[in-house]
Parts: sequence; structure tokens; C-alpha cells
Amino acid sequence: MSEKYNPRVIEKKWQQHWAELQSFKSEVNPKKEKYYILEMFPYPSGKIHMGHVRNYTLGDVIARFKRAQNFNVMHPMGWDAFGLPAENAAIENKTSPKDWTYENINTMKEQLQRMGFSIDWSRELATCDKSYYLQQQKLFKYFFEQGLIYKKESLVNWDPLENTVLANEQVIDGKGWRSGAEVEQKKLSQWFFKITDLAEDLMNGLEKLDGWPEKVKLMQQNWIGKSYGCEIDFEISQHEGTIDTDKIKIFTTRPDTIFGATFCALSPFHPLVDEIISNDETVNMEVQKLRALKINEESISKDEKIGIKTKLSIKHPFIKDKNLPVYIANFILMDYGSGAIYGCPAHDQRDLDFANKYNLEVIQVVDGDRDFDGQTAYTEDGKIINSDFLNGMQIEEAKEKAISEIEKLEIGKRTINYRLRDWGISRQRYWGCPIPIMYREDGEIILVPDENLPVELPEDVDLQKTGNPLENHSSWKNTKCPETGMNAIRETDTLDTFVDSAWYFLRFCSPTLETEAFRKSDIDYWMPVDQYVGGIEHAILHLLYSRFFTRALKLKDIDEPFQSLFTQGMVCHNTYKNTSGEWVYPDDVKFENSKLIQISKELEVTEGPIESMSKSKKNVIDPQSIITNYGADSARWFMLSDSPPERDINWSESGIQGSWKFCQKIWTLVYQNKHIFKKKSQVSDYSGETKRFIGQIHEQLDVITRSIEKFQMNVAVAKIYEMVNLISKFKCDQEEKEEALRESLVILIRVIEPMIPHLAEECWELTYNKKALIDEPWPRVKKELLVKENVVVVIQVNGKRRGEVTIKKDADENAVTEKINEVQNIKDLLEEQNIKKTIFVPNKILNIVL
RNA sequence: GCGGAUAUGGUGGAAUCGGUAGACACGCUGGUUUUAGGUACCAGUGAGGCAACUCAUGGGGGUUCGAGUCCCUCUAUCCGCACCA
Repeated sequence: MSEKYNPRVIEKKWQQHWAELQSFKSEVNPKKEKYYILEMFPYPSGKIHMGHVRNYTLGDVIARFKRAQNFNVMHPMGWDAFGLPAENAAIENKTSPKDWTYENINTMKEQLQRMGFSIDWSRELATCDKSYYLQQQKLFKYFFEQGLIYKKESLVNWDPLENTVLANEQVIDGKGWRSGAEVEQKKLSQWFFKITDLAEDLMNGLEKLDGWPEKVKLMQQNWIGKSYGCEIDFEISQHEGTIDTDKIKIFTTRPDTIFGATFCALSPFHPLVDEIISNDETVNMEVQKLRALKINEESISKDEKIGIKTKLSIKHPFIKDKNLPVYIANFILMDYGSGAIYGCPAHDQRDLDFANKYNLEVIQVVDGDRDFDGQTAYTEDGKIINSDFLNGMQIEEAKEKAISEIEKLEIGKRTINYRLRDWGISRQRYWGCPIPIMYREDGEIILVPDENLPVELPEDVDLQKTGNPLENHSSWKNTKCPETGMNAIRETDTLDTFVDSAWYFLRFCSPTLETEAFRKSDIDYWMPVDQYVGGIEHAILHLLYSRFFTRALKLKDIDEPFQSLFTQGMVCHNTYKNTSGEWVYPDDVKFENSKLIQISKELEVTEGPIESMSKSKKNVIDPQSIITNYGADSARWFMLSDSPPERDINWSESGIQGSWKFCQKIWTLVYQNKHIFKKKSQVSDYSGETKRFIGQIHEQLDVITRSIEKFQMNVAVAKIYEMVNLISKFKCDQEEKEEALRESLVILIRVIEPMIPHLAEECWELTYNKKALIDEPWPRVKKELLVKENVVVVIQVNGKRRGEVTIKKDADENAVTEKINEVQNIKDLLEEQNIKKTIFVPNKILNIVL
């Protein structure tokens, strides 16, 4: 044990100690209250990055804090190990995705262990483990049998050169990122989860989630997007060629504007469009152009509206002899409503843009405060005009009336529509969980029997070849039906990796169970997750899918997987560019002669804006170098200092140095006082100055405790600084004071443990305590010491602070008023003035209004 | 475009309830000690003013005895938009 703070030695020492004693292994213990803390598991991309360090440091503070509060804490860790980057790496480096992934897992596990996180590694799992995806295939079968899985056609980004499906991020300016080929929208038959079946339930469940940030709940609510409207069948009045149907079903949320309808628009992927283009080659060519465009909500609202006029017309249901032209348009989603709308240009901006472009009629049917100018759609409140039986009504009333008339004519019905779409889970990729389905030669689609699971990923695949590697692997793909012996073809799609992460928190409860995905008794004890910590970028999809899974699995008593949720901010850093316009790593930049210079190339560098750390902009700091230079505790402390956890944090060299200095300061403070722990004192009560000192310590302890509970780690950190400053200045010259110093140091060591555990343990060793620090309970706040005898009451004149008086606690207004006379400048202000009234807040403020 | 968020000194940020704005830290300035130096310690540090005091929480307006906090409005920046995880 040395006088100098030596993180390299002590961190290794305590990590070994915890590992040997299996200090963080968790087991079901019905006698003890459980606490399940979980951080979003990482994708094993290579090395840990600062975002991980921040995420897991936050979670670890909570894990260690709750343990100190006598909870039976489970804090597991695993790997979200399937995904695209493994395939990309395989193509670039000619390695296998499996080897690449497991190598990364090893590296990252070592790094996480080097951070000293209190993780129960006995529960470790990787979603690419056979044992994990075996259970996932069983869950797939369960969902299938529950009727929650179906197949339908849907669109993908298709790279015709690589013969493969591209992720959105692989499409850059409409071109394939590797091939540069023009990306097409291709229809493929794909598997879907019927998440929309539970849309209502998922929305209502949000109300109960008190521990979730309001903004995340709102984002989910908007994502589900419940809306009330109606379907209307419009009769086709004119067409050319043979058309299979005589109606077009449209969906609207604004049936009150039915009399303002002036055209009809179909999605380019509407089934009727297939018929139209089979009759008309000119339209066909135009439609193919529209179909090649990527349509999402963003493009609908921003991009130029394009329409193709068809030879069809539809009849207006309420206006005799009025026919509306039918267009095929790029701003209609096939997945929303019925894939067809009627356009009411006066009251919808998209429709108006379209009508203005194609010179269509615009009829105003809602009139309100603002004049309608023909350029900005009128979407505000108002009264219905130009609308026959709806005239004079308010919007809501008119909606009701229109729907009831439509239902009376039996040409449509009231519907509830959700913006939420079913969850497409098919991926035409290799590195994912195989779908346990076979297509038999007799046309039957069968589920692979349990005894033949898992359907294993073949390892002998050629990723260099274009197309889906599983599709190309004929000996894997062609198989026999285990029941009938008939020839069969395996499903070559794999599952979306969001499926992997939609139930991993359940698997952590029974990580090694072979017979089932999880043991019921384990789930009953550990679930739900008490605190989930992760990035805001998962606010919608991952969390919604996990909620869907938990509900669909019908676990008794549990429908919400995450009791509380905390979303942390990102880690940012300045960006640097050299004179040739290349991004430069911060490590490669030095400051010389008041210029920034790139060390490796000796080029001048300019400093760019602070952005979230990303490999593409090279503004990353490798946590490994920080751990090596400063130690894990300093890195942890920095992550918790200054910025509130939910906000973005800017990495700075001076900040990490400050953290290191602080760790050193704590060590010096405890080490210099180590002799006082040898003695045992008889002091049971404090007086005077010592009482005030220890009172302040307990006040700080109180704030630290409450701050950690509220996730305000930066506030807790600031109070710990204050505590250290206070203890450092405390002059210890008598027995009573020595006892106070001892008590305060013990409190300090205990409260820093969740944040900087190695240093805390090393300090604890100096106190001659037999019990391990991690098993030491959180210190109790001595409430009796928080009561102050005197308080400062601020005196205001006309709401402005003019002075203060120190007075006995709970003194009344008269007592305060009397004391004012001692304050000269207030006396002057009050002279020869009439006091209109006074506002008195006990122990806080006296405001005198003149 | 829609949806969500954020804005306080030179910097990161603090401020239970509407009640002393700027805690704590970084940086900077001056000093002390040891060292070649990093280090450690002490003092100062929102702006203006000799001072009394005035001004100050993105801009403008409002409610209130009193607003960083509540209401309206504007501006700027960031995030998401369904195959990245």
C-alpha cells in the first residue's frame, strides 16, 4: 500500500478480488427483495467506445447503490451479436462473421471487466450462441401457433448489381453503397409479426409506466398513432379495359371534408394499379418510375408531388353527377389505411400541393378565422360550408354526421386506424437467426419440429458471392421434411436482430436453461427489469418490440418488461480536419505555435464543431488509452461529473485530468488520516463546531443519496466534492473531533464506492473493517443532525433582495421585522415610506412592498 | 414536412414548492512551497461602477409582492421518421 495513488495496481487487485469471490453472482432468494438492473447490451463491434463506458458506468452506480441498500441485485451482461457489420467485416477482411464476432466479444468483455463493473458474468449470453437462437426459434414457433406471424408482400431496397437487399443506411443518394447501382424498390414475400393486434394494448400500457421519461412515452404514442376515421367505397364510374372491381376503398380521418373532395389518389403499389398498368403501357412506364422511388413519411411531406393520371373516374357518393379523376401518386403509402385516398386540397397541404401542380379543383369546406389563400391548406378549426347536409356544423360534429350517412348508405364504415405497421422480421442476410420453416414440395409450409432445432447457420458460406449466402448454399437450403421425408426447401430469410433483443432480458433470468427459453419461477422472481438504461435512439423500436414480446408471451402478472427507463445522452468530441480535407483523430493533433498540427502528416488542422463520437468523423477517444493512462476510476468519475446523464457530454482532456487529480486527492486525504482508524472512541455525542461539521456531512449525504436515486449523478458528484473539501479543512485536535473525522471519512468512502469502487475499496482497507465494503450498507442519514438552530431570512423590498438577517429557526414575522432595524440600508429604504403590505415565508423570506 | 428535445458566466453545469441566480468543477489571474517542469496549497474570478447600486438565465411580451422556474410568441441548435444497432 503506497502513499501515492496507483490505479494500475489497485484496480487490478480489486478486480481479481471480486472475480475470485464471485462477488456479483446473483441467485434467486425469495427472502430478499430483488432489483434487476439492466443496461442495453452492446453490439460487439470491436472495441468498447465511450458511449458504452458512459452507459455501463451509470448502470453500475445504480447496481452498487441498490446493493448497498440491501437489495438482491441482478446485473447481467450479454451481446447483441447478430447483425450487418459482421457480414461487412467478413466481406472486407475475408474472415468469418462468427470468428469476427466472438473475437470482438472477447476483446470487449476484457475491456468491460477492466472498467470494474459489478456484472454477473455467469449470466453472459450472446444472441449468436446456438443455445440462444435455439430458444428463439422455439419462440418463433410459439408466435406462429398463436397466429401472430404471417407472410405478405412488402418492399425492400434492392441492389440489382449485388443481387441483394440493402439496409436503409446502405443506400446513399438512391444508390447502393458498394456497387453504386441505382437501388430499386422490390416486392418480396416476407414474414411479419402482427404487432398491430396489440396496438391498443401497447398504447394503453404507456399510462402505467410512471418510471419512463414522458418524452419516450409520447414518442411511442405518436408512433402507434391511433386515429379515428372511416372507409368509404367509391364507385368506379369510368374506366378503359377490363377492371376486376367496381369500387375503390379509400380511408380518411377527415370525413367532414367529403364535399371538398376533388380527386382520388392511389399508392403506386395499390392492387388496382397492377390492373391499370397491364392495360396501358404508357402508364406502366410512369408507374415503374414511381415504384422505384423510396417512399417514407419524410419524403411524402418534403418531396415534390408526382401524379399519373389514369383513365379512371369515381363517383362522389353525395354529389350527383360529380366524378373525381383517379391519379396514381407518390405520396400515398400502401401500408397505411387502404392505400387510397380522396384528396381535399383546401384542407390538406399534401393534397393542395398536388392539386395546384395538376390544376385540380379546390373547394373550401371549412371556414374559420383565417382566410384561405389557396397556398396554405386550412387545417384549423372552423365551420363547415359548401357541404349540403353538413353545413353549419363544427368539424367534430360533421365527422360524426358524415360517417353515419355513409353507414346508412352502406358504402363504408367507421374505423380506427393505427400509424403503427406490422413488424417485418424477414432479412435476406446470413448473420442472423434462421427461421425454423420449411417449404415442402407439396406446397405445405411447415414448422421445423422441436427435436430438429436449432436450425443451425451453416459455416461454410461464401460471402464474397452476390446474393443471399443461405439462398446460394444448396446443400443447406435443400433438405427433407423430417416427418414425411418429402423434399423441402429451408426458409433462407433470417430474423431481424430486433427479435434477438426483444426477449434477452427474459433469458438473463434463466441463462443456461436448455429445455425452455426461461424458467417460470425465475421470471416470477426477477421480472420486470427495475431499471433499464440505454440510449434515446432506442426510444421507439426496441422498446416497443420488447413490450410486444412480453405481452404476447402472456407471462402471468407481467405485461411491461421495464419498470423504469433511463435514456442517457451521447458522448461528443470536437472534430478535426487537415488541409487536405481528411478527418483527423484527436490523438493525432498537437497544439504548436498557436496552431493545430496533425502529428502524423505535419499538416495544419482546423477544429470543427463538437459532434457525437463516430468512427466516420474520427472524433473518437479510445477508452482503452484512458484506462491505461488514468485508470478505470478516473474514467468512471469523469463520466458522472458535470453533465446530467440524460444530456450529451463533451469529452475533454482537462476533464479527465481533473478526475484523476480528484481520485488522488481522496486517496491522500484518507491515507494521511489512516492512523485514526486504529483507535476506538467513546464519544457518543457531538457539540458546537463538531456538531455543525457532522451536521453538514449528513446534509451532504442526504443530497448525495437523493441525487443518485433521481439519476442526478452530476449533483451527487458535486456534493462529494464539497464533502471532500469540508473534510480536508476540518482541523482535528481533540477526541470528539477525531471521532467526527472518522465518521465522515467512513461516509465518504461508502458513498464514492458506486462511482469509483476500486479506490473506495483500497481506502476501506485502511479502516480496519472486517466486512467487505460492497457488503457494507449505505449510511443512514442522521436526521436529528439536519435540524438547524438558526436560519438566514432574506429581506426583500419590492421583490428585490436588500439584505438578510440570521435568526432562530421558525421565528415569526414580528421577530424578523424587529431584526430588520439592525440592517442599515434597509432601514434607510423604509424611512418615510408607507408599507403597503408584507409577504412572509417562514425561514426563507420577508418581502416588504412599498 | 411531421414528431421529440435543448438554450443559465470564458467553459461544463447547480438552483425540492414560484422565494438569496451562478453551488461544484474546468479555465483564467495573483501568491506560497518543492521540483527543471507537470504537481500541491492559498486568494480572487458574471458584466458595468470608486461606491451606493444597476444590469444579467437565447429574443420579445404576459401573470405575480416576487419568474431560470408558470403562460403566449419568436429564434437557433440537436435527435427520430420503420432493413444501423
